[in-house]
Amino acid sequence: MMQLDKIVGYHKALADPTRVRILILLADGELTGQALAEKLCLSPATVTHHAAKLRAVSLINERRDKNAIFFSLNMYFLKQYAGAMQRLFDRPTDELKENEPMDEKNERLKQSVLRNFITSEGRLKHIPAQLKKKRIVLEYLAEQLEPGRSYKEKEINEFIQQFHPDFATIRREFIMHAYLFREQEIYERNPRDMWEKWETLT
Amino acid sequence: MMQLDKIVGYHKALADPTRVRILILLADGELTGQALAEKLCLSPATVTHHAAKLRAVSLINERRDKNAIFFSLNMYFLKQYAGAMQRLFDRPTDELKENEPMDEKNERLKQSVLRNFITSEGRLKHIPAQLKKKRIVLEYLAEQLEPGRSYKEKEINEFIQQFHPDFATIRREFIMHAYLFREQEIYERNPRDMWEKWETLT
DNA sequence: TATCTAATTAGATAATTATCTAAATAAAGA
DNA sequence: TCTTTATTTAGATAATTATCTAATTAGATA
Repeated sequence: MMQLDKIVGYHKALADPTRVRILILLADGELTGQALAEKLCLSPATVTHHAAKLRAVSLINERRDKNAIFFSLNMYFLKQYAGAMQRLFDRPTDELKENEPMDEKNERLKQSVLRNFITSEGRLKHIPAQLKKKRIVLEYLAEQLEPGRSYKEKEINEFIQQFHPDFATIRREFIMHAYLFREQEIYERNPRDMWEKWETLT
Repeated sequence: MMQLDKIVGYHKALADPTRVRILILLADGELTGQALAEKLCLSPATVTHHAAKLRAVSLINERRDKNAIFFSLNMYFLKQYAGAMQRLFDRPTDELKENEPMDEKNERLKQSVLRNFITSEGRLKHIPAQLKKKRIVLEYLAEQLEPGRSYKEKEINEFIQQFHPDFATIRREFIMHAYLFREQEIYERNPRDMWEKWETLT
């Protein structure tokens, strides 16, 4: 029942008009609790209440300046959640349906791409131009990062250089294709699927 | 307050573990109310209650057969909602922050990209490699599809060929970047925003 | 230290809602 | 028409929760 709670928790956070309005306001830039309370015509206590719920699912960040706290939208998690939802119910009917089972087909493509682009020493020859193949390679590399761990930019560069000298390009590809997430100066591996499949939990 | 209610309503529908479990069960195929009640260890009345909420936001369909009603997942709306959420908060604050107002900057980039990649006859020279530019081009093309209309694959191919001969690649890019949505054999343009901008409603 | 401002916590209230049981419909089949 | 099966409606209850006021904590400044 693990991931179920996560899914429900996220939707609960957005299942209240006041909280959605807070996110809408924050989309234009950070605001203090005070400012939010005014704009929403609510007491500061109520804002705190909602902030706690949004924070619990990582939809907002906050920073302190003097004795005011500035809240800001965490776009990253919002997109993660929404993207995960889009994929959640993707079942058999995934890409174009072929005669052959899709999983096998993808698996064979994956193996073939990795054989072609990774040397026997485990280094990357170059990034595939074709998006599907590029994704396979990026995912393969990203899987070798520890999930949940934060990396400094320097560490990410070193990690990538194990595979290829052009760390700048590959780092950018990681970000663009959402295998890596950057917040401030810190990088983190993106969970492959924010809430995984549910075979075990219906 | 129009779209706010819609956003909140959708999230409320998914903000309950029982309802999410119903969707999960339905992802494997349609089920009767009875069958759902059994699998969830709930009374039929409770299933009816939840079905009403899911139906209200179009997340399920139903059909009658004899005196049983079969519920099924409406994947289309689920993806629509999730896709709309992903884009909802895309605002000025997009990529790196600059000194200059973002709207102007984006607008100029957009114009420049379109000038560079679209010929005077309105055809596409090639798809930009850089993600940001690619998005601009894909969005520009997608905007020329009628929102809400369903297209057969053949029609999509013909549409794309107005701009570029390699319809297969571009069609795939459309899907991958969520400008186009595919259900079975039918394609549809993704609404730019299922719930539009909120200028009027904060 | 005393004071000011902003945020949080505690506690109370009112509204919402998930669930049940029991009664009512609806459609099929005897 | 009577019975059976599936769903819905009505009504009740218990849990959750959005909001407020009042009191407290945290940090900054005089």
